[in-house]
Amino acid sequence: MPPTPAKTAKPRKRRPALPHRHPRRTREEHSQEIAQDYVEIIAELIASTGEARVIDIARRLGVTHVTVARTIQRLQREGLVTSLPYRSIFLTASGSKLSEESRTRHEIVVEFLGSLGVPTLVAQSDAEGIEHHVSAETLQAFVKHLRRKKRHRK
Amino acid sequence: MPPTPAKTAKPRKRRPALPHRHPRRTREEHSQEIAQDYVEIIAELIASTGEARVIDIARRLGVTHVTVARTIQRLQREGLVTSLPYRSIFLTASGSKLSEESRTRHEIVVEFLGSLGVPTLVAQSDAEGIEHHVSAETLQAFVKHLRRKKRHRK
DNA sequence: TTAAAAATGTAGCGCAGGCTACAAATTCAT
DNA sequence: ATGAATTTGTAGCCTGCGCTACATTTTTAA
Repeated sequence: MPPTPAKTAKPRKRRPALPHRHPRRTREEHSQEIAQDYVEIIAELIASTGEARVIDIARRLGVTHVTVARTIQRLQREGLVTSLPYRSIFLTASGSKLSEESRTRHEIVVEFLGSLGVPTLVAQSDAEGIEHHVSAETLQAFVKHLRRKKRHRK
Repeated sequence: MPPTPAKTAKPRKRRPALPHRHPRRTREEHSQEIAQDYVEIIAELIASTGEARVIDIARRLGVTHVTVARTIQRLQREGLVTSLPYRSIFLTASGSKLSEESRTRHEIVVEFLGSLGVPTLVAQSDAEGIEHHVSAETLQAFVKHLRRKKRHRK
């Protein structure tokens, strides 16, 4: 049996314990990206067809209507959209705000990639992934680059 | 009552059915991104400390060792790494290949962002998200931009 | 008007990525 | 060499995002 329990055990040397670059919270980030995609699509649908239906969102995303329905429930919990049974979907104020921010960001990225010579279709496709990962600083750098380009062209 | 049952019901007019921009497979993509992050980190750890331990990967990613252990099991199933109980982790040939591709891609993105004036720390952070979403074409455009820059500087 | 088509809803499954709690093995300082 | 600290493993839980299958409601063409 332990004679001296050593209540205050001294700390031992340990491996350097490299600092992690950033607390990732990958999971949360991913949900947030999906939320942005949804509100962006909902805003587009309302603008172009007058309403946002589950089936249209599903077709846009290439998933089943079931997946969309459940995600809409989550977005509703989070206060981004409103929906009633068998009716189309609407954005709340905060959902609308988020959609506009996403849209702006998206457009900047597309235009920026285009200015580098990336074909439009590719730019649009890549932008959808990239837009969720550009920080404010990087977005600003994109804008500056675009302005430089435009100035030179004149 | 229906006089002519119309066995071969003619197709009805339907809403335009907007084409979806791309079949997303979000789920799969996400797993693939995580796989790339892991092999990249494992390669770095082996290069810098001589071995890749679960605990170090966990600290780098800011998750618990449990999450890492289970992901390592998946990567092993997928043939990217090998591992034995209580031993450190190694990359297979294909894991090693993937890690090098990821590393190259990562470095290009970081350098590219830097060339736009994005601060190094921000560039590194953003690159980790962005690198998974740049297509071959866009990456090529980044490289060309870097070459242009360097040429002008001389 | 009404029956078929389309859209929506609901139940339930699988997988991946998080976690806590606890057990077992390994490492390391004394 | 031994006991404590560290690391690894395992069990079990939650949530999110996919899916199929089937029920219900709404829409629409005849």
